[in-house]
Amino acid sequence: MSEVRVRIAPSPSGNLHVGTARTALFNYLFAKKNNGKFILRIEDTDAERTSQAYIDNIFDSLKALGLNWDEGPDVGGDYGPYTQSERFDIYPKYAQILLDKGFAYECFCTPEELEAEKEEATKNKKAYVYSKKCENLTEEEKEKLRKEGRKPALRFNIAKAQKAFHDSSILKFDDLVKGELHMDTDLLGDFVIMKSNGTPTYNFAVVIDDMLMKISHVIRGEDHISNTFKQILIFEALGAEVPRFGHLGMILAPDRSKLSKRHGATAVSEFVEKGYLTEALINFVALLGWSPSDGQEIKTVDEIAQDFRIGDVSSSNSIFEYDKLNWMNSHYIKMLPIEDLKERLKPYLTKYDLSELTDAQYTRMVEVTREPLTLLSDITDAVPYFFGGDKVEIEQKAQTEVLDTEVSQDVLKTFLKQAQDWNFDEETLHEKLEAFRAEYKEKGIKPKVTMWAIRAAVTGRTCGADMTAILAILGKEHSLARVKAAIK
RNA sequence: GCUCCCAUCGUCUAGAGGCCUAGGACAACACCCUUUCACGGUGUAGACGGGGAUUCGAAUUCCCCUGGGAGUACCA
Repeated sequence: MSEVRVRIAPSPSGNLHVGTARTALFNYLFAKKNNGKFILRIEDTDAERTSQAYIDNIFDSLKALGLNWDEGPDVGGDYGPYTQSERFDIYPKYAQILLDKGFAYECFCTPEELEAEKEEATKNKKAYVYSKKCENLTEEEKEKLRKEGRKPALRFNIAKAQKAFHDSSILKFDDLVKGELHMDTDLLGDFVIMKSNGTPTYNFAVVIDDMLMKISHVIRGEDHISNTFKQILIFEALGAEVPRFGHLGMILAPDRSKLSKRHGATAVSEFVEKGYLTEALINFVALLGWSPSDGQEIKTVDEIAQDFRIGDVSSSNSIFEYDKLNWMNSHYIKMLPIEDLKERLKPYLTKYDLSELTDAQYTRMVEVTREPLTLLSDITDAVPYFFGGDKVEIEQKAQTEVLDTEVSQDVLKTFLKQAQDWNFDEETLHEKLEAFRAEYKEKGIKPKVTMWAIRAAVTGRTCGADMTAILAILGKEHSLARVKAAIK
């Protein structure tokens, strides 16, 4: 086999979708595993829907996921340009070749005529196939139409290509993930390869680019299967080597419909904004259709690449469920090096004045609050009581259920008295608090009730991080001021 | 409508004729740990869509049905 060259070819008509990210991942993994090249190509032939912001988003998202490309619009390569709109001058050349070889013909049909054909087909419950009305127009007829001001589109002659390279109308190919796939090309219909405005259609541009960029394997979603048959025929008509194809099942929403806005986030960047780690996202998405041979699901992209075989990928659709992604995200949050986590959490702490804490205090705060986080953004509501000095906002529940009780008041008074003499380092606090709880336990007060009183007074809440650590981070002065304020 | 693809616990999956009284992960539930919430630990429950066929033997092969998904553009 010659060099493995795969590509991801997103259309910048939206932010990078998780589905596209997964396709990109599988291409990347395949390239890695086979010492090949991973190429990024931007398919922006539809100027209407394209925007620079989307292009930037695609670049940024792919990079954030760690899916770095070897050739692409920004890094260049030997087969550029890698943006289709910059390649418009090369498509007509190949269209002309097909025209000369008789594999394409000019079509002067108007949208209205085409529409009528379609309606007729629907009425007769037949599959719509272009009538080939324009296949055999004479030069005079074409000239006449041209004089009327009609601009022709170019259609690919399916039957002619099929007959030239295959025995029957059935076209087959061996799919990398699904095995043999087949299609009766008589049902395909002569499709447009060059629009009347002179720009190529998707199916044509893709083939020309894949051919010129020497793409060896095309790995994409199964929504492209019917395109593949058309594309194979174009490759053959051009006398080009046909790449191998592999079609992945789709990612579906929990209701089994296409994953869309109404299901929540769809773009990688939206997941990131919500507080998902790209490491977790990419790991999760890898498990949609692929599973590790050693059963170890938490893996980096490079580790997955070692174990990856395209033939092992599941050919069925899979549903994008948040449960596992959330679990994985919290797992990654727990595993992240503390310095790294401290940085990544900062965007979600902007409502607080971080300068109130020393770096050591901030570190400790993150250490003791990271456990229950599912999303990075969960940190926002997990830490308000570390800020504000002597003052803390008391939640309703903490007031009525804890602070208003007699036991709590008693605990707080005793605590205030005793703690005056304590050193507020964690080690001391740990010992003293243990003794303190024991003291109350003797009186029949459960340890957790004792701690609840202190927690409610100091944090204004009924639950939160380890109490010893909180007191140490806050320091004696702030802690006791809060306790004092809670005593009636 | 037509064409194509797919089908194991709720979800992601392991399983390539006997190793399967179907394994794992997430979620659920129970218990344990515990200064709260969590984390963690230990368990429980939970699936081969249906019907035929082949075979000594089928989750695994074949056919039909059903269900789901996709395509059907001068969009990509």
